[in-house]
Amino acid sequence: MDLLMQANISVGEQSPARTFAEAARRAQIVGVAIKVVATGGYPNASFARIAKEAGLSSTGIISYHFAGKDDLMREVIAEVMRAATEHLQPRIDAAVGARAKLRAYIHAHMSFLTAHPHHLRALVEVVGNLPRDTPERVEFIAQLDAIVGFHTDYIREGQAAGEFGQFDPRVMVIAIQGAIDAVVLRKLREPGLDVERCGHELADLFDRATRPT
Amino acid sequence: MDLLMQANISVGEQSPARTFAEAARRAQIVGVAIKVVATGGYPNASFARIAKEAGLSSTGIISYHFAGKDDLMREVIAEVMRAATEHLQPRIDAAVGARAKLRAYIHAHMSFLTAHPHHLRALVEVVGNLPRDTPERVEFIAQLDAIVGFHTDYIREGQAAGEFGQFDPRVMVIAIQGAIDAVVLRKLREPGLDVERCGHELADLFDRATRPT
Amino acid sequence: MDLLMQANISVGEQSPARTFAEAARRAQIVGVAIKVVATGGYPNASFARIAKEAGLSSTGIISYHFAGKDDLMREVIAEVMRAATEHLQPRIDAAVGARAKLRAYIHAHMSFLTAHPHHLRALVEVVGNLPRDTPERVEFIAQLDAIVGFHTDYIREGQAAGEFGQFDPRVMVIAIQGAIDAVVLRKLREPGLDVERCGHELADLFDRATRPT
Amino acid sequence: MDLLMQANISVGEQSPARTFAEAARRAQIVGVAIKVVATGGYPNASFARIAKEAGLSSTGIISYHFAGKDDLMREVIAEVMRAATEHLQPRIDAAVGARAKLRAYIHAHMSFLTAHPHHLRALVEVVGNLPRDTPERVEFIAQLDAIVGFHTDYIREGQAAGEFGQFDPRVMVIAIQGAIDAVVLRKLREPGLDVERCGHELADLFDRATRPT
DNA sequence: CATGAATGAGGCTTCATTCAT
DNA sequence: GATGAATGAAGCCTCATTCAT
Repeated sequence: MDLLMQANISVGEQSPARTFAEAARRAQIVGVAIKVVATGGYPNASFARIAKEAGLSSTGIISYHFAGKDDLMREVIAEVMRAATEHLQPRIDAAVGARAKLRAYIHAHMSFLTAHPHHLRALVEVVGNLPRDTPERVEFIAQLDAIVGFHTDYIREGQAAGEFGQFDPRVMVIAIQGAIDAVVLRKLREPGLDVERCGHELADLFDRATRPT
Repeated sequence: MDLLMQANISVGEQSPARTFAEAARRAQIVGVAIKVVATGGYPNASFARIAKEAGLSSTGIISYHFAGKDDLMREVIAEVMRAATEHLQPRIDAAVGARAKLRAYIHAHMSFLTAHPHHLRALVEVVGNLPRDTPERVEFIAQLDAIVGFHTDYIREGQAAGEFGQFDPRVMVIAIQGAIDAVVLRKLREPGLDVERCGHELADLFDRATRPT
Repeated sequence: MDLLMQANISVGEQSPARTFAEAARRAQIVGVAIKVVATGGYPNASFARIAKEAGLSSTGIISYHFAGKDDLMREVIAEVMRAATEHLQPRIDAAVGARAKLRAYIHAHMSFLTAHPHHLRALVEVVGNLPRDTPERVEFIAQLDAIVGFHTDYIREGQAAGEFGQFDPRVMVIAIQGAIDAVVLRKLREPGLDVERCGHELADLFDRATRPT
Repeated sequence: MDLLMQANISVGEQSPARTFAEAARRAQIVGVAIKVVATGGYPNASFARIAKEAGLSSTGIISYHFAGKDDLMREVIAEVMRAATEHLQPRIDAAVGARAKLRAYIHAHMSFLTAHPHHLRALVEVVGNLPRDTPERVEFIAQLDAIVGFHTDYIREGQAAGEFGQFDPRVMVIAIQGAIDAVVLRKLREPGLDVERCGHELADLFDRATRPT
């Protein structure tokens, strides 16, 4: 079971073959971009700011490595997705049973938030500010929906198996993801927030909410 | 009981005395700004776009009526807050008991979303993109936290009265608000979403999650 | 008979209503652009250069008055066309008979070159560097061809009337226009060139070349 | 008799000794540059575009082989001149008498246009966009004028011999070259143009125009 | 020889804001 | 009070060029 990969997430085409040095530069720029977007917001994430934060002498070098701002932001999304999958996958796989997997899903998000404090926030920023009416946006939204759909199916199976009660799986997924995102946002402006405790509380919360009657 | 007003929400200074015509112009511009921000995203909400959408011939008039973009966005927040309070307050007041009030809170948000499709989305956009490290932002964040605090207290009272089970009220509030915001965002890109049904589902969801053991 | 207007030359849509001041600014900028393009070549005709030459403080003002570089260059073409028509038309109309009109056509171009030294050169530059594969270019080329076609018909009539000998009117028109353009280019880098004498020579030249056998 | 070489055409310094491989590279790049300039116009003929068209992986290699863009464009001119001389010379030499040579000159240009569709267009583009006020430009213009002067002398001899009528040889040369260039430009945007027929028409045209009275 | 990463200047455009009218 | 022309900064991007590898 692969929450993200099975939902067929792949942002953009496969990266063409690159030298090691170029890949490193790209990764560096993407990393800085994630940080800048997460902490400064999408509108303030200009090439100039990213270059300064990365210690680059000009914005030209970013344009040299990326086809444009869209391309860079696509890579930001891809990197977050990649890191999220890498982090979430084994933790969810290790859990046995639908209920345990649901708890693991929430806990994994919380530990991911601790491990990569900027990633999820950057994702929300970038996705929320994708230029409208572009094929990229449409495609990406479809992919996000695919995740929701995958998650929905997985809950529905749990319902069929009697592990979960009766409720609309789709709204449940939206609520779970919304609650997680809310913790992400709050953590940003309240660094002292104990995300692990939040994870336990959320896990308990949705455990009760999904319990069979 | 006033969810927002008692949290001492007041954005910016008190409005100075204005003529009726000026107040009308400001209200018109604020209204258009809400729509533009909600549909086009914060980064695209330039004065030029707002002026065009409002049928104004130049951006100068916006600068004339507002001290700056910050001022306009502060007014956007204030207007959304005002409208939200006006909508939510009577509905919550009409409910009897903590559990009923929680359900009413969720349902009221959903009906508010239907009544003012752009307001909540605009709020999320503006708040998420407020310029960092400004006194306005700090103040506003404090006010939002006051809402959470108010809501937390109110749930805590419900717990003391035995209406709710044992859980961290703060995380519960975050989760509720996050779930509501998630529906707001989803409604934006999926206009056919039945928010009323979502409201019922969410109300049931959090009803189960808060039930005494 | 109207060499240009009857060929249905109209570049872009009708200009929308403008204030007097704006029209003056636009005319000023177009005039400077013509001069800069003519003397510096199209690639060097940047907004910065035009602004400096016009005594404007920034390039922003050009973008304020014109939708973009394409728009400005369209106006350059339109202005040259307008001035050329205004200059050529009465001189050609005043001539009686096909042979006299042909001479008048050539002479009128030469005196236009003296009256507006930059116009024709700017036209050649702009037309030669129009971005490829755009509807504007296609449309404009079609219009230029319409002029050639109009001119061709007019020579053909002269042939039918026995005023001209037998030759391909189309190639003749191309040759006449090419010879005129060559004088235009040469005048640019050889300011002392006596264009009036060139006009007489060209008129005699094509008079002999078109004479009935 | 050498129309071009006797006019002392030599663009830039003598080429320093080069290896065979380097000469081949330079020739390849110059060839691609001619094509790019001819089809895309001078302003679009960036190193990046030339490199892409040539299948080179970076623009660095162009800078490596040429001192700069000016140098490359000088080589473009030189190559066109070389090819033109090679094509025109034997054809003009083969003609006997001033009138025949004039016809041959025109015909040779037309067949050159067919043999090397991009060369003449590239020449017009590059020459028209040479950076102003540089010694190279001054020198090159002087060389072009030398061609005109050479041609003028040659016509004057024909006039003295009674083969041509009385007219200003200089304007005649300008007109002939202008007519030829006009066909070059027209061929570019009207690929179906029959240049051979144009050649015959032009030859007849200028034959009549230069006939003794 | 060739590569390709890096640079800094300059391109067009949009932005929020000011100010004379 | 309203207008719209003007400003200067900043946005992204492409350019020719350099240089370490």
